[in-house]
Amino acid sequence: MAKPNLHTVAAHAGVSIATVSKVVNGVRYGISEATLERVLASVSELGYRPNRSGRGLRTLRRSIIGMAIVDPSPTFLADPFTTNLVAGLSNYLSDRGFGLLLHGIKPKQVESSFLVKENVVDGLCLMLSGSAQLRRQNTKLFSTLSHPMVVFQDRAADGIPDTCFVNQDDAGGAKALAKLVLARQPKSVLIVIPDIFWPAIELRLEAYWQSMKSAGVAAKIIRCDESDPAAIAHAIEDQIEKAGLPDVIIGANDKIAIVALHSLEERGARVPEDVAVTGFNAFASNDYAGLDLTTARSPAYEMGELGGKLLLERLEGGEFEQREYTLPVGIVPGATV
Amino acid sequence: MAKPNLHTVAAHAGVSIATVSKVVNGVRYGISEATLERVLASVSELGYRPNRSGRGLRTLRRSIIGMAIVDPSPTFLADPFTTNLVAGLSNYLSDRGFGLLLHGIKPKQVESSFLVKENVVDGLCLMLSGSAQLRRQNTKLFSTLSHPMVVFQDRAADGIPDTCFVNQDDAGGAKALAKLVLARQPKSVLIVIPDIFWPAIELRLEAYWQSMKSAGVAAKIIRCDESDPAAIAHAIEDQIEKAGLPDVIIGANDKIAIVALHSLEERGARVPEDVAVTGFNAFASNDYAGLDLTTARSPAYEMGELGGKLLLERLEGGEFEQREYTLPVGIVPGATV
DNA sequence: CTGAAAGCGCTTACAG
DNA sequence: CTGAAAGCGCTTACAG
Repeated sequence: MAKPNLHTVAAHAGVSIATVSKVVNGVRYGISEATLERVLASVSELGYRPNRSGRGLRTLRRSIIGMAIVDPSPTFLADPFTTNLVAGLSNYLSDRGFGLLLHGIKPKQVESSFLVKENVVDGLCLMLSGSAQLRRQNTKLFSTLSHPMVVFQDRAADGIPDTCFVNQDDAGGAKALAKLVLARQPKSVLIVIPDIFWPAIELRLEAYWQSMKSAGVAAKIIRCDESDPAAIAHAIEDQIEKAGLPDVIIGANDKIAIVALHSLEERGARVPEDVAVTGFNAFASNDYAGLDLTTARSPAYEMGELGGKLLLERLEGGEFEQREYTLPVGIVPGATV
Repeated sequence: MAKPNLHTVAAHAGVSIATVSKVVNGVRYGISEATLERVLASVSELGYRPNRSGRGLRTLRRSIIGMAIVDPSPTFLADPFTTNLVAGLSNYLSDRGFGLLLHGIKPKQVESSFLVKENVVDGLCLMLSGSAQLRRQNTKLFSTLSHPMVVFQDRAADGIPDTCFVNQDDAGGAKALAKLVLARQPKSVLIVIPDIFWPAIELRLEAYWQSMKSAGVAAKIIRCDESDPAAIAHAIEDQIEKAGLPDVIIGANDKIAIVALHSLEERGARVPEDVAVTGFNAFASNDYAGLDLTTARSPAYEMGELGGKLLLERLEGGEFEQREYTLPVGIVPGATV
């Protein structure tokens, strides 16, 4: 038996489809009590569920937001930052009857994505990886689609209309961690960053660098392939061989910090007595590993919620009120500083 | 300027909307070369993108698959098993022009979800948490929607039409781990499971229990709140105080195994010389923690892909070919057995 | 309080 | 090779 539609229900209840439509949409004025009840009974008896394509076509609204995650890896959801952000966004939208269309796209395949080629969503969220140039290029491409857009974790740029940027305060978090570290009056600081430059990493690095500089502390920066734990360990141990144990190791993120912690343990260096260690963007699995890392907690979930809120308000109001939002990053005190 | 539609393009190219529709949909027979080029030029010049609501209404297909994750937690995406499965599903669908509508739902709010109340998707994927009874109830509810369904990680049940179950071989994985462990000829085995009974945990437990039984090895089972690392540690240490160090600790999952590893380290017990340890459902962050846990690797990504494949084939073919699929679980040898 | 009618953007069987 | 026309399921301004 085919799915019931407005006509089926109308026939069953002995009213017009207009009346059924009103009842289904909760329009309660200008409907008699008797009609209301009869229609409601038919809806329930037939198991009628409004078809969103019909409504969408009529209203030119689909109640769907697209989330494009541009990432070379097929496991584009692996990062806890991403999953928390997506969860916040999805929950915010779901609570308001909006769906989230999730789409991981390889950087080179953006143009052939159905999100780009077809008109499927009311608004778009963007999270991009890759070089600044590639990110800018893809952001531009998406912006030609004339959908309202929210871009996460990227610097606000001109020439991208109807778009709002939502970031976490990486600089602020790094500054706060630097302050904690500097209270120990270190002589030497080792900063370990990934060899791929994310804008967030750039902001953290700059904040660390400035903080160390104004405190007159010598800071050394090294890079490593953060996707490979062995490569991180190798980079750190190399540097220690060359220059000796630093007073502080600042990891650009938790992955790096955790590897540093293990390297230090193997050397028999005490943390934080001999060497203090910090990370960035805490995630819960640290707890299971028995680590009590001093780090910064990302407001990823809240960023997702905010992105959803901004997009829905934009859809209501016709324009974004602000061009950029920056959410505070909390410090997780831990026991490694 | 409003978004171009078929009429805009048709007027611009000087043809009918039927012709534009054919060109846009790649119908190449019965179209002259000259017309084809003219239409393509207009499409590109005007930046035309077909509106899916229109097509969806006409074809009664939306090219959208819903993924409902029923979970009490707002961070319903936190588990690596879930994210890998969703990534596999999403990628499979995206590559075929289908969108994935992601929806985390609290167990009590299933009925008010728009995925239930409205007709939005062509097919449904389900991942459920909670008691067997609650899961069965929600599966039933979704099955009344008369969408083809794929249910992940739940036992196939009767009375649920047009539904296919996709599972990983938890029993097989557990059996293989048990075999590894039994090669050490242990005298006593401690099995640590979560106090909430997932069907997967149940299957693993049964396989462990049977394996130990037929080998004549004494096995003790204890439960703990696996969402709290301290609670896991407490449960394990309690048991060790009471009954002494076992020869093997089998964690029902990696979280538990990792906590066990740390407890043993604090006691100065050597792994695997004094105590062997196994987990289940490996995830990559173990590598960063410097652990080399003996565990089983879940085919979560492949399960997602398979679910997408089954659903798309079902949409083509009219029915599922098989009622249930079970994907093999790989063993990660590690260094803790 | 109720319903007839127009129309959202599209596809497709059919006539020419 | 091309296009007129019907109709997918719905909402809404309007007439009664």
